[in-house]
Amino acid sequence: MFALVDCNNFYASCERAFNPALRKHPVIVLSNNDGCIIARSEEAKALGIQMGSPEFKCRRLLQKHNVTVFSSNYALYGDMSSRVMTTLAALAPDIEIYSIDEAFLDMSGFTRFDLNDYALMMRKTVRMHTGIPVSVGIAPTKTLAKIANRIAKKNLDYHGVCVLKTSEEIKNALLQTKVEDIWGIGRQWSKLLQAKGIMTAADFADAPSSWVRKYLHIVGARIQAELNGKSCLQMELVRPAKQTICTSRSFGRNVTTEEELQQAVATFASKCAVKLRRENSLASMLTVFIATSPFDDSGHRYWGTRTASLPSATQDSITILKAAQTMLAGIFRDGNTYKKAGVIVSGIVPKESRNTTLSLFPEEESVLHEREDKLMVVMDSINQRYGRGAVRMASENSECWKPHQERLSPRYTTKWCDILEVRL
DNA sequence: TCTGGGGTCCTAGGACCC
DNA sequence: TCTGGGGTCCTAGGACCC
Repeated sequence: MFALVDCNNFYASCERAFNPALRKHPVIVLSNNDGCIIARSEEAKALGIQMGSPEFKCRRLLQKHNVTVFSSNYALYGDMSSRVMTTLAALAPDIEIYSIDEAFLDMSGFTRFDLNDYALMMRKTVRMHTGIPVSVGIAPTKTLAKIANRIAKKNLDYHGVCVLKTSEEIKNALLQTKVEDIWGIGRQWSKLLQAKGIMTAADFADAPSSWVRKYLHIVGARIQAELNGKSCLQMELVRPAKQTICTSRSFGRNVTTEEELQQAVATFASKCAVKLRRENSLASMLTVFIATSPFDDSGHRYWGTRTASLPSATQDSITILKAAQTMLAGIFRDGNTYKKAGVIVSGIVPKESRNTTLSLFPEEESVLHEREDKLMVVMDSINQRYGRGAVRMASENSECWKPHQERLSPRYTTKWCDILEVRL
């Protein structure tokens, strides 16, 4: 048996945990740049505010109903997430952290427990330790656990917990789940399935498997098997190293000069290098892109991108930054109004592989690598001790392009000065 | 005026190898 | 006039997730 524990309206719940006056009150959280709505409390959902819609299009509705609006505060959400996960980890032998607000727990050893009671206890414990409400779904496969979780969340009389164990319970759950609400079935596949008359998860589970295999490929076939109780997706206890790492942002205002873009790209490149080092990985390829607004209908849209191999796999900020700057020069076009840029590192290998990769100039390279490594270790440890950005590359600068964040809440759990501010 | 950011997996097709 | 069989690697594109 698998349990899926999912935080309810996670970002909105984090904001509320430190602001009890907002209980029962509509709350939403915006994406970076205060652009789109990415989290809504139940009250906000009830007002008909749609997930993903641009804030400026709902502004009147938000004002009319006195909705409390927050910029996204990832320092807070990340820290609250790790508190939730730490609590959950103590409640089951194995945990797989699936996303910032979800985790699968291995419940296979719980045969002598009443799973419903246990799930209620988990829910209460997380609430007590963190202030975050969660829902728990338990079933014989991960896909069914997702369905159980959804049912627990939607039906108030379940008290946030749903266990699917018997074949009747499972059948019932599949009948009340629409095909587009199955985990792994997105927009395109829903359309295809509905056109075939497959409307519910029960229909999908019963569909001819050869047809599913042909049109939804191996991924769809796996989902179907999982719905029929055959577990195909196992617990992933160690997170595999990332295969690509991307840092990109939309700009808070229009950016037109190459110099401003250089500062943005430098910032993104060194952020990618930091992420690489955190993963203990090296990247061998680098992509830089710059773009004008995708909503610009004046005919001046531009999407410039370039990918290149690095001379050798690296995690060195300086090497990556220099390469990114050179590539930017190749795609910059004067006269455009840029709204977004980003850096992607790929061709990622574990750092240990450096010792086994043959080099044309092994002595020179190893001296160089040693020097780079030392410098980066020093840089990272200073930043860890004195705060992000205590030392950085001189070309990094976020003044001109930094995103809007006008309604940021305090970093209640991670920043002394913000905590003091709350007290005062 | 204002529209997010970061990932994964799979398939098909082309280029190339012997 | 006839034209095999078995591979690998890489990339682009399409689907999906949070």
